[in-house]
Amino acid sequence: MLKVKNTISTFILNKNLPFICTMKGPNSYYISEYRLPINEYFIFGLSVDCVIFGYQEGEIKVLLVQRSLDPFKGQWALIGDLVEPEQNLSDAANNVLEKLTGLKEIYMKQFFTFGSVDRHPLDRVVTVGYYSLVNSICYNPIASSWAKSAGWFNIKDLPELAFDHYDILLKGIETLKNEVRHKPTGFNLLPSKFTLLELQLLYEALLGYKFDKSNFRKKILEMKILKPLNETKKNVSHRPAKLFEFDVERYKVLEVEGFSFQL
Amino acid sequence: MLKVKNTISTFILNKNLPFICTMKGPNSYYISEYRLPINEYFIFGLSVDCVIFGYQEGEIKVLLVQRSLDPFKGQWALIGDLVEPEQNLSDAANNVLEKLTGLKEIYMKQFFTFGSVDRHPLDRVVTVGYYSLVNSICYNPIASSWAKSAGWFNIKDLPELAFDHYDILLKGIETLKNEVRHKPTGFNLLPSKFTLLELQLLYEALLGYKFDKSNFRKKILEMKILKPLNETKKNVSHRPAKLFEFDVERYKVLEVEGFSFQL
DNA sequence: TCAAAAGTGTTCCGAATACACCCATGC
DNA sequence: GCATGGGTGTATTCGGAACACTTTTGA
Repeated sequence: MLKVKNTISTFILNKNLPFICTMKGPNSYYISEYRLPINEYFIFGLSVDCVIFGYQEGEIKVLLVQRSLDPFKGQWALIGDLVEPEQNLSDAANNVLEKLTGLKEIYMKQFFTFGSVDRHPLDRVVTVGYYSLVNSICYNPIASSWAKSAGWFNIKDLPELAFDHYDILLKGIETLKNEVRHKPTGFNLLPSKFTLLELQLLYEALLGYKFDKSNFRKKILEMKILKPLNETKKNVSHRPAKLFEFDVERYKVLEVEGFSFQL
Repeated sequence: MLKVKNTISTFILNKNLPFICTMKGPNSYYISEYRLPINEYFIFGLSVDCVIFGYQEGEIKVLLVQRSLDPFKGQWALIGDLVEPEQNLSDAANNVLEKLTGLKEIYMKQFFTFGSVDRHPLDRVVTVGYYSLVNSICYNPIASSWAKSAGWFNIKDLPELAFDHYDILLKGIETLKNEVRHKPTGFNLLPSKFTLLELQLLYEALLGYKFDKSNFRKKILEMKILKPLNETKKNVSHRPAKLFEFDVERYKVLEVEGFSFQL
């Protein structure tokens, strides 16, 4: 008799009894070595999928990959991967991002878990959706073994996507739009030094409406969460704009004091 | 040779080769009948946990159960259950709620998925957190086979909880507080007919600060999402208050027109 | 000198705040 | 009558919207 310990169950293999394992029973999460017909055994696949947002030329973009394997071979999809047995969900998501882009320590947020029985054509796979915000200017996609190619797509002009990735993407966009109005996380889409107009244009792209220049400046500067730098934009054919940095420390202090970001 | 189809993998049992299954390989989600050492095989447990919110005597309460089984036997915990192989996540959550309370078609919201490797002492169990808002006045807890007893606890005075349920609960409360300011879902905690003061007191309990009576009324009535009824409170030793109902249809229309609830 | 964007100032309006006051009911 | 909560009115303040204007740079 051969005993196998895995992460949720204990299996016993035996020539006579095909399968005995701990599993969910009628009265308990765990019944020790409950015998069951082999075809009643079930497991789930667990994966993470990442919506990677970027900002280029005034447009919000998302990074997609072309699948190199079935199912949906050749189609565009979000990048994702199965979660390892000893891996936390956020680590799995970070790994996916790093493998594809080479970027570490990027802002990431879990936004929803998708688990429809039929969302995967082959099996039951539950996937946890994360989105990340990258300053895509300093990013060079790495040819991954999973995918033929990767590319940035304007969120207003998306190709057909594999699985239920379109739904995942929509939910991610919705959550991002909501988050960005109440938390200063949208800044992650800009380079660390930016001008006020750049910030304004970013927010206009994110939220889908225009701000008055004067009022936007007034409001954001009054928050005192931007650190003015002694630098300006170079080589522009007009008055060069001052550069600013997001002041994380200051924001943390203000947050504790009860300040809440709002745009 | 015995072939077993389950939800994510195909297993082949064989006297010589202990285990062959499809699983994640270096280049793909799915490699057919990839041979691997038996102890490298892994699966996850997937569950849902429900934070059931109620409102009684001006306090926000949460429904907890006392575990009747190990691990954490005897300790208070959120109510939850493993997800069935052919069951959607939201259905699993609704079933859990119905089994415990007998209530159907209750407002529910998925708020976060908890998947730390060590969150469960026995195995790897990933759990999807849902919260529901019930009008607890018309609720009578059903003795469940899982739990010795159930009880409502003020969210400001919680017992020690099993697993990471305290973290789950905190995240649920945080998400609820945030949601309730931007969507009129908090109404689900009240009976269908309520007075303006009852609504105000609910919001004060939810958000943790006071409103000015006059201003609160003005604001909520100007939204035109409450339907005034030709009824009043009975048997009160003061001027009886008018009863109102939340006007779902009206809200839907306003929402499409761009109205956004804000308190 | 002109184009283009940076950056400032000012008026106007509506919404939020604070607070005062009257109303209906049971005891 | 009076305690209690229901319900209304109003003056003041504050922040946002709209818009006009000046400044600084490169070409």
